[in-house]
Amino acid sequence: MIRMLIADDHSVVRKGLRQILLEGFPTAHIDEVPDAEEMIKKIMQEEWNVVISDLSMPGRSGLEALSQIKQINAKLPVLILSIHPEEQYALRVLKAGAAGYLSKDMAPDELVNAVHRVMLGKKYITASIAEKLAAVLDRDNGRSPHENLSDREFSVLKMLAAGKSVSDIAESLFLSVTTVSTYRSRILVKMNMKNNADLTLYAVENKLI
Amino acid sequence: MIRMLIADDHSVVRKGLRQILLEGFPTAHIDEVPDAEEMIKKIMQEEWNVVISDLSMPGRSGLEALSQIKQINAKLPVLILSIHPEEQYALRVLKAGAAGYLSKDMAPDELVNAVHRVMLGKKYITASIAEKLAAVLDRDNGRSPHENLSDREFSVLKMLAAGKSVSDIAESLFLSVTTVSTYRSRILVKMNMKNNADLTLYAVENKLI
DNA sequence: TCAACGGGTAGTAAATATACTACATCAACT
DNA sequence: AGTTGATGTAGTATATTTACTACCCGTTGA
Repeated sequence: MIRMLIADDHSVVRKGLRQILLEGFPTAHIDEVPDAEEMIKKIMQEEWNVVISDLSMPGRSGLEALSQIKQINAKLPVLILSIHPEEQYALRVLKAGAAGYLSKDMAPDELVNAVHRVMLGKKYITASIAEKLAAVLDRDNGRSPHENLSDREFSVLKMLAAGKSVSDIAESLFLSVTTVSTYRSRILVKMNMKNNADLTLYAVENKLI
Repeated sequence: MIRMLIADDHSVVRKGLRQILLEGFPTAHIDEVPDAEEMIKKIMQEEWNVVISDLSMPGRSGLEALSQIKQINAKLPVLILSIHPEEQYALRVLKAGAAGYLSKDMAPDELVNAVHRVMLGKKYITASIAEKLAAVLDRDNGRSPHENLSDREFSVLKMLAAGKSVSDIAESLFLSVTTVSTYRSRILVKMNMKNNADLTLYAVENKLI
């Protein structure tokens, strides 16, 4: 019996996914969880054939959860869904060990297809994403996301993304404005972004704020 | 026969909503559309008892679509769903004539409940939202969202939200930097926001970028 | 042990953004 | 016709941010 685990914080989405999956796999056993904690718990307790997980869930980001999953069971295929069609995230997600990356705005068939493929141990990436990935990889050779920011940098990132100014942050951290500005530059470099709006977008996607 | 129209750009969400609604209203006729254009078209062509619509859809914002619906059929109850629990939007949405505002992160029963109420011509707002609304109304007496920005202001809003700097914008619109800065100030006042991050967040929610 | 590196901290100078203020149009009232 | 209010535009002076550069310290690896 095929066992599938769905993780998404929106019950509507979970229902929708279940429905689509049941149409493609009528005999599958499907279980749902609303957040990353529960997902990790289920994965530790039971055996699964595939996990379909949202990228942005409350608390831990989907990305962090993903690497935890890989520690628990490196062979378990995890399909990541995201509301963002952005390929930038696809890259990070795949690097973190996902078996595939899909926009939530996909056709139902595509999901079923993707699940089939990843259960065979293959990767699933849409052609358009693959193309963009190649381009991104070219000039952005293995950049890493917020995980390898330093603590200081990470807290500045969150404040910046929340709309605080460099001076506000300096004040609340008891640092010089220029220091905070330096952190900001390093963040921008490390995350390969251009401005605060990018950071905000990233933070929203990863539920950092 | 009860006729319900679902509008959401994600097929997964549509599936989920349909599923939930069918459990609550087994005999209902349910139709789905993926964007605001289609929604308006359907509403003009056929009779509906209730519309369940996403707030953020490609193209026109859900808010704009809502006021159009109200022009076509002022009595048709429209339930607005949003990924944001933010009450700020609830206010705008309700002012624009929605019959109710729900986070997508609700319990299925709550949706069924809400649909029941709005079909009776009543409004549906959760207690927590109602409470926040009162507080917001108090200090933010009927602020209006991006609809009443001028054309210039609106285009500047979009560019700011996309992360362009004031000077970039000035250059691409052939205006003085200070002029663009003035627009920015007016936008901030009109939308009752504090900084560019707020604008970015708003633009993401309304799929302006 | 020494060099290199990552990370925390800041200063200076230059670039940018912002707050105010101003003024001209135009549409809408009265 | 005159007043008001919204909009488009911009200047001046001030405040903030940024780009560079630099330095210290602790860890790591040769």
